[in-house]
Amino acid sequence: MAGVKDVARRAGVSVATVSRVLNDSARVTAETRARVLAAVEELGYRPNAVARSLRTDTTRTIGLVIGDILNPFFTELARAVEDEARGAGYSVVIGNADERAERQDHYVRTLLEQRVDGLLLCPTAEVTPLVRDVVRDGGPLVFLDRTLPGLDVPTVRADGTAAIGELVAHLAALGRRRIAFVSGPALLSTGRERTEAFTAALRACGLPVRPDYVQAGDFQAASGRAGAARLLDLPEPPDAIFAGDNLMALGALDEIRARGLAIPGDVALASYDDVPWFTHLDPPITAIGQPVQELGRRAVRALLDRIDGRPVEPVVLDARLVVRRSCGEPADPAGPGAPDERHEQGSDETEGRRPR
Amino acid sequence: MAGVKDVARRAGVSVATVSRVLNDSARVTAETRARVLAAVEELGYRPNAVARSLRTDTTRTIGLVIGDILNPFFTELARAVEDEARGAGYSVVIGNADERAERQDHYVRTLLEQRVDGLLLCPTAEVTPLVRDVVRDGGPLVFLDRTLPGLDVPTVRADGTAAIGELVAHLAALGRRRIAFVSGPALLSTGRERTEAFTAALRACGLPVRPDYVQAGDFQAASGRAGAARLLDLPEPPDAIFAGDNLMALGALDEIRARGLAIPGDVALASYDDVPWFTHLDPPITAIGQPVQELGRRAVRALLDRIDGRPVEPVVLDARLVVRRSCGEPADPAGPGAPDERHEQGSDETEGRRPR
DNA sequence: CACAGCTTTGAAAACGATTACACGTAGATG
DNA sequence: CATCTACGTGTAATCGTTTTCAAAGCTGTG
Repeated sequence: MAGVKDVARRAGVSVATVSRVLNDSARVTAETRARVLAAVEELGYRPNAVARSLRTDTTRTIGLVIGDILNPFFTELARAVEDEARGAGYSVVIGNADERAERQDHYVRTLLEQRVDGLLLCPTAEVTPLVRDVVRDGGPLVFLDRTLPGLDVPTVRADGTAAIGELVAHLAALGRRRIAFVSGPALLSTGRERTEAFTAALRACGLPVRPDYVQAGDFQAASGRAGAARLLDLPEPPDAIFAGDNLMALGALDEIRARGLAIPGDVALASYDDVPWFTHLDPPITAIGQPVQELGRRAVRALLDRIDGRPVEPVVLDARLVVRRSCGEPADPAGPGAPDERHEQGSDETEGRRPR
Repeated sequence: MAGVKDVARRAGVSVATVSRVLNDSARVTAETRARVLAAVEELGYRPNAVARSLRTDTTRTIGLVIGDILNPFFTELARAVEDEARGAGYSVVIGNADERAERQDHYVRTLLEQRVDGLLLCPTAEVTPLVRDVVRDGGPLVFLDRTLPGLDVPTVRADGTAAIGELVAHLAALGRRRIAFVSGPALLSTGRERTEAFTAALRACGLPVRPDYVQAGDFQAASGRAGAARLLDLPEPPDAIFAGDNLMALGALDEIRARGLAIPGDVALASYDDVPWFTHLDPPITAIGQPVQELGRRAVRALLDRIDGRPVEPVVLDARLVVRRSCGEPADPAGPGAPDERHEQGSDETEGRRPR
């Protein structure tokens, strides 16, 4: 493969000049510049980013380690991060931790060895020694969506506390009294936060907090189904189930359907995380939507700030309740099938769902 | 950051020896090996993959350029590719072309500059000059899911012809006579193939091929909705709609619902591509599932074969009809809500939906 | 004891770019 | 005319590894 040397020879100049043209750094005569560019064209020269990175100690690349690539929340997040980074001239290398600390560490290690300029991490439960090391060494690191306790790392996340309060109030207003929650893992900051917000919301509405109405799941569909089953098997089953993420909501939905129960007739269903196809379910699912695009954008900006040595503040955005029909009251006066916008859609979306 | 030199000094050996230990290449005394490893540990040494790649001219990295990261088909594909590649000691860098040739080229270029060892490409419609160049230069390239005409590149894909035949026969057997299709872009090999299979299947069933029953879409939800609208506005509207991919099926579903039509009562609905939540819709959608995991795996293997200079054959797997209830006949004797396996689930899946 | 054969180790040359520094030339200035 | 300045360009060092080649150390044998 042609190198800068070949280009130089062909253009009758030195490698330094070629490099200067390619990075339009110093002044170069219009004429030599043209000659060099012609040579580049003729040889089909493609700069070797590996060599460049070695010399400049910069890769124009950031790493993104997400929790689970099959979870639409993370997919959308990845997409947003990617868009923003590309805009700033950075590539993104995605690692899928699959919610396993060991695999998360595999990617963190690989990305560090590849010398990414910065790292966006949605940390899994445990604080692994590796992550601790990275934090200690002060590499440009930003947590996204989730935090880890006791580590001083800037975090970009959404706070659902208010929205969960609204949701519980919404349910209570519709006459639901036995509201249950299928929680995420207590080890995850997002899991904890949602559970705490839920119990606080119950108290705020004057509803009793029953431990058996909080079933632990792991953010995966199967655990949502199992949690719902345990709830519905109780001597006094709930009249509303709130799932801690979209996958568990799906699981709960399956269990409710399998028992031939009607939504929202027999039991209301709501979900944390709003995903595109919730509007297509029958009934459409009431959900708490996070400003995913904005999260991705802000995370990238925060990371670039850290990379460039600018100070960075933590970012906390608000999640928002999106009322649909799975909790009872028809919220959409236009009737079924009318376009139902998700949180953020059409608001500050620069390129929504691709008009093409 | 500590380098191999620092490790060498600390261990009292030369850099060559350190390298040997780290790559356990030649023989090294157990004692010196231990000393080196200790030094590595103490210094928290992390090898610089950039330098290593420069020297060895190998990055242990493959590129994957997919059509649309928000399309669950591609997400699942990415996941499968990633798993297989990791197993073989390779990292995957994903690029999201967003179905735009210009963005596809951006990633192809970037990945080549980063000197990936091989490239997995789901090509967008046009044959861009860049792609032509890459093919000419003979870089390790494998097409995935889609082909480009006139280019001699090994391809790994699924063929839905037989399954589409089955689907049309299934519809015909249920008494549907006016079967319509919302097609993908004719520029994409997958779009063309499905349309051709559809008309062939109609003929095979002795049904008329009406041009107005084939509406062109672009694999995005909005076009599916528009296509369905045009179909339902016909003087003689169809009694079955088959959508060319999962996103357009979603659009069609919306349009049908918006008109207050019953599925399958008034109109049957089927989709090419099976996605996890089709089973959660009411009614569950009959779909043609591709062996996505297997596609990903085979693509990686084919690419590694090319990289290692082994000969590689094109791979064509069969898509499979998954009958559910959106076309009429209750296909699932266990009744609603019973576990409904997707194509490939539990078959040769090595790690299905993560038992955790 | 000398020497061959084997193992373990080190010195130095790559890999392909960027960039500090020096050099030559031309026009401007005293 | 001598000198200065500014500009365009080239030479060579450098980034952190891997790897070739040779040297040094050891063992065993004739």
